[in-house]
Amino acid sequence: MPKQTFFNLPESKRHHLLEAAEKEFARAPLSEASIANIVKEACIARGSFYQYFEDKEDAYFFLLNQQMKELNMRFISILKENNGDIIDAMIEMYHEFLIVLPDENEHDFFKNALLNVTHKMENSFTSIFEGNHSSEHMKEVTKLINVDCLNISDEKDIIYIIKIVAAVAFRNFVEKYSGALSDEEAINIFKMEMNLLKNGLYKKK
Amino acid sequence: MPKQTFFNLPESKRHHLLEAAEKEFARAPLSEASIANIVKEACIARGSFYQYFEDKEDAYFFLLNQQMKELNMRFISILKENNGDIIDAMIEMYHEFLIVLPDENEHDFFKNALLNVTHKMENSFTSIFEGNHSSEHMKEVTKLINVDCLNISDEKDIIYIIKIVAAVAFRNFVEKYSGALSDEEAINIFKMEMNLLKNGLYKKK
DNA sequence: ATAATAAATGACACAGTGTCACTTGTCAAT
DNA sequence: ATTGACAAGTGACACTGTGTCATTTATTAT
Repeated sequence: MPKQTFFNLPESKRHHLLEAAEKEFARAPLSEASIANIVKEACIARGSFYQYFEDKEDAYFFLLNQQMKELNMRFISILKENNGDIIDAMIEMYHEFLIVLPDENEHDFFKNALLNVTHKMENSFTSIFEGNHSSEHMKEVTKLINVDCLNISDEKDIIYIIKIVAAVAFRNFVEKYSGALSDEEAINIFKMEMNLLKNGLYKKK
Repeated sequence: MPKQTFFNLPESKRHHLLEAAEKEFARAPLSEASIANIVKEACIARGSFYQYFEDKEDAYFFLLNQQMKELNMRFISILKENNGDIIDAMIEMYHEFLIVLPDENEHDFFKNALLNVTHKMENSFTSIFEGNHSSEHMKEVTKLINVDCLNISDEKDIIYIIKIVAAVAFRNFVEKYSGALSDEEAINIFKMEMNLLKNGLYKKK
């Protein structure tokens, strides 16, 4: 987590600094991003950066988690619109992410994140479901999911469904960003895979 | 790819060098591994390393792909034993990977790989299915898979099934290595998720 | 024996990180 | 208004690690 000093910063300066960081992380993947570029862009001294953050990763994951928090909120409202159908909601989310994502910087930022995935990042991504990781919030989300049509006997098994859907959605994002897939192709493939998940990979006897 | 010089090396020296590299990559994740440690362990000059490899990544992915080639062969034979049932085969593979993986260094090497995943690595992992990436070899693998029980109309859609199974299996590996799951728990969870994939996440109407 | 080609070497220039002693700013108490 | 105490800001610096290159050493062909 960023240090207290960072949170004491006046709103405008903090915002400016985060923008500079996002720009750098959009330019290059985490390992190639440099603190020098961030402080230059933000017009602060190198030492100041270390007043605010532990290191590069600290700034990076703060930024990533912040973005994810927004996506998480969006996912919740999409889930409501789809009456708790987790797969239909995921399809819509996927669509929205590809088509209506506005900011160029933000786009590149996610692209770099997806193409250079560490475990921490994957955790951050799947937190679309988990909110701020508090199990309290998690419960709230799972409550939204319509469990009647799910193929589980115990309600707590819903976690496995979520994980499966997240894993497959995640991989689709990565493929879309790394390959030469058009948006339309990507979405069609995604829908197909989601349907396979719904109905099962194996034929019903 | 490693340079020609590397392949010209006498077998023993090449082997020694690769062992030194594996040891270093088992000690630390890719970004923290250092060439200095590799050349020290292998007793060669720093410059020599650059005669053999482009850079650190070059050595790393050569090693990773080599390991994956072995796993791929193993998966094919497991698939045969399971009469082309891709999910049962995957369960057995998962089990074997967790339980019968022998070498300590190899174990740590995979652990680091899984916890610090780049897109290239994920590609390398899912190549369990794809062999040496030639579509020729890929066809051979898909031919092994028993397609009769699969929930697809066109045989070429088998690729989506494979990707889904791989994505979910992959995530299970990562979780096992990053979390505090026992082998038994991990395998039980994995089986449960694989069954959900077989039968579908949604109830049959 | 000699030339020519390939391999090996380690000193070095360069780039980036994290630290620290020091300077500057802020604000409450007098 | 002045002082003192604490928070924030600074950039030079030591350190670590990378990739290069001129030079040396080994190997092979003639």
